[in-house]
Amino acid sequence: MSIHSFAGGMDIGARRDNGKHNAILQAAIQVIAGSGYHNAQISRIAREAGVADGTVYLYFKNKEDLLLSILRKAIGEVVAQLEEALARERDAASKLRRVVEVYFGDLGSDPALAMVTQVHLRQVDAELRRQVGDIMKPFYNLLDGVIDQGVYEGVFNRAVSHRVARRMIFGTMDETVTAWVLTGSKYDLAALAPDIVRVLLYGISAREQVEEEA
Amino acid sequence: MSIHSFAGGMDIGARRDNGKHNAILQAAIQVIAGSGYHNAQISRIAREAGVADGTVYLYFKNKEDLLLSILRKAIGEVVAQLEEALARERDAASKLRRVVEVYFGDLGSDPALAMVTQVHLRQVDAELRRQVGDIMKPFYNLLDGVIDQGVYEGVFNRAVSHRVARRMIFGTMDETVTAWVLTGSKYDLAALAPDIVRVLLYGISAREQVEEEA
Amino acid sequence: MSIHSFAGGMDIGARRDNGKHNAILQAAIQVIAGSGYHNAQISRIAREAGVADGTVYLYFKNKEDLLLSILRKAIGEVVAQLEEALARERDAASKLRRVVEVYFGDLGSDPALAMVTQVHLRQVDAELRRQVGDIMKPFYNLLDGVIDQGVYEGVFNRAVSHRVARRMIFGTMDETVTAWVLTGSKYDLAALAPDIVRVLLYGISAREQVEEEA
Amino acid sequence: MSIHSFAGGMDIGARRDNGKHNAILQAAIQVIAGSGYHNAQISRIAREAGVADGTVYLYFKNKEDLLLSILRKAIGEVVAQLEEALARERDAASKLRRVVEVYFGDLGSDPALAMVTQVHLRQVDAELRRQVGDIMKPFYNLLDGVIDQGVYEGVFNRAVSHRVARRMIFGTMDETVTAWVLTGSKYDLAALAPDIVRVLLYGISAREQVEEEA
DNA sequence: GATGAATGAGAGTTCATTCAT
DNA sequence: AATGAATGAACTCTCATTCAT
Repeated sequence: MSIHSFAGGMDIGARRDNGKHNAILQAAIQVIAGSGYHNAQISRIAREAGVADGTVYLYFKNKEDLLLSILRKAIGEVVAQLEEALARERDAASKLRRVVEVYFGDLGSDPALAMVTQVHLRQVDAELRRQVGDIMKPFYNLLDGVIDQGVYEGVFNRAVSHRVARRMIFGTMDETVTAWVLTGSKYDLAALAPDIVRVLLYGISAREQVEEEA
Repeated sequence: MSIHSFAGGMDIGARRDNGKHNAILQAAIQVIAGSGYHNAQISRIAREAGVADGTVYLYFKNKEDLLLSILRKAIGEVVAQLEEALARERDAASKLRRVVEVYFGDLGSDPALAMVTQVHLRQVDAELRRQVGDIMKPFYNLLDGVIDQGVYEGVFNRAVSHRVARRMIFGTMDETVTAWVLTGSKYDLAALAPDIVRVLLYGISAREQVEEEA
Repeated sequence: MSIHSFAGGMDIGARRDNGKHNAILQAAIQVIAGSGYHNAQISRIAREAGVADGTVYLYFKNKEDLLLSILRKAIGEVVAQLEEALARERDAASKLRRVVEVYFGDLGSDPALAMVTQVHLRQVDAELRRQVGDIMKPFYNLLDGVIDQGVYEGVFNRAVSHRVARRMIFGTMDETVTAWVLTGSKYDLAALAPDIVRVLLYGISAREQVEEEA
Repeated sequence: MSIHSFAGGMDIGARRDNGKHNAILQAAIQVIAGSGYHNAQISRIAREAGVADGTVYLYFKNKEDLLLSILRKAIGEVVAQLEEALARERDAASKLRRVVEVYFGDLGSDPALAMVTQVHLRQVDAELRRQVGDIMKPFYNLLDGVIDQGVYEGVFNRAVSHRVARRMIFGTMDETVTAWVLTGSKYDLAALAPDIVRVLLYGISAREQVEEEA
């Protein structure tokens, strides 16, 4: 997931910036990825970004805001890419495939970011978790749209509730990315996409798969 | 999930116990469930358990060990119950069904424990996470055994790799339990088991369509 | 003002103590007297008292509570001594004389304490000032009692309002002690008492004084 | 107390000014009066004055100098007015009356300024306090002059030392103004002047009684 | 075994001041 | 003269852990 100048964090008005906002964000991703949210001192993030401690607070309200900005940026970009990619696909199955591909592609290209979103972002308390939920909502909505379409088209089983479908899809992707990042992100995450999509669509049972292949 | 005297935690030699080990473990589950790992002070756990602060350290090496003991106990009991339950089932599909039922049944009957394992246990650092992996291993092995058998029996698709299958199964269960606990554990978790099993086996695609393709 | 074990500060229950409460209080008076409230670090107070930083928080809720405890103790002792001393005097003029004598005597025997109450205690913000007012109330009430009696006896001029009388008495004593402490507490404060009392009673005018002396 | 362009603060050589010096001084009085010296950030004072943070340092050496400039200005104007007013009075008693009237009149017409000089100015450390003393000296000298004259004229009691007289006068005025400002400056401060003057001259004793003793 | 008073390291955040523009 | 982005020193309070009793 490439990092362009992104308007996350607090509103900075007409600040000189000089790329400091992004530098701090990148430094935070690296430091948090390496040692976790609770062990990532602001002073280390500042040093890594090449700015003074106080400068961090010119661009982010506090440490929590810095963490949320990372997620906002990451999810924002995934959602933006997905919206573009899904617009080019017709049927729901293809769209589901694209969801997995984009999600794996983005996180798979930035292991440090994946480490933060998959692992360290969970290390937060109730209040923060609520805000994380808000940020994730557009992504969930997008997923729900695909499921809706699939059921409407008749390619997704209407007997499977939204709730269950969404949890299987998100749970499987999440677990796959987390396992990948925790084992050192050594293999190509995106390459797993086809297998994951197939299992989401047909499950692990041999029956239909076999018949399909027949 | 009933709590027997469980030999988790550090090795305390010939200890009298008096149920204090369990009292502390239970108190820790309640306190951590209520306010998170990082806000659960040892002094509050001790007070809740009716012992002095120092006494906690007679039964657990440190706070980290206390947290791991909770997971060890929970997973240990799930695995024990599963081993017993699976022994009574013949085919792999039935065994998979039992896995989901037992997992949901256990965590579903102890929301505080579920809160700790699903949410707060994630709030730990790298070193701790490695140990969490070790504790989960027996559970993963058990899951792998079921998958093996299913493939051998021909009911599970041999084209689906172990890795992918295990991640779908665990990821879906995990996401389902987490969503349940984070929304206040208001509905019956165990009641979701049949739907979850069906989606694990057949995915979200419409069977009819697949059969049409046959 | 001698310092006995005084139950100021937070309620400590059945603590071992070992004089730590008083040691910290004394250290705080010395350190604050020397460098002011805002420059008195807890760590320096702790070092001076021979305890660890954290120990301060076993005996006082926070730095503010520590400051208020000093005032509570000082005013508490002044009031206690005054109640005893005034009980032995009959007429209002004698009582007024005792007030000045005790006030000057107490603060005059502990310059560091005087420095804290007269100078540094003023370095606080609105919320704290309100609490300071509450603590001073018993002293003000005592003063009012003397004025009441004087007016009733006919020795104090009923044309002088309570408000004005109290402010003259307290303002004059306060300014005298402050000037004494700020000039290095070199002379005997208590020795000024007779002159101060005379001026409080008869003012600076020569007229009555002259007639009285006539 | 009307505010003329006053040459307080650091020496800025040939400065253009544009009224910024005064604007900053006024802003500082307002901000400090509202939230105290330690809570009055330079950035807030600058914003209130409509200048940039850095501009403050073109007119004042530092925050301390800004605070002292406020006092210098206030006392300077009081002294100037007093010199003028006292020149028109003949006897010492009338002069004392004018001192109280002018002091109460000036501070009574500018509660924010009174708040700063009476309350927040006390929140400073030793070094600063010494300078405050220097600034107050002309005012004290003026007071001493009046006392001298009164003693010489025979209307002030020569048995009352300068030190005691000055402290009573200043302490009483100070306490009166402070109480007025801390209770919200709701009543007319200047109206208290006659009562205060009477008490300064004749004390709180009942004149009749004194005369009886005569 | 049990206690709980004492310890002390550790970090987020503010804000007066500077200086390049 | 004026700006305001950047600096970085400074400090209170918490809490896991220890150990004398």
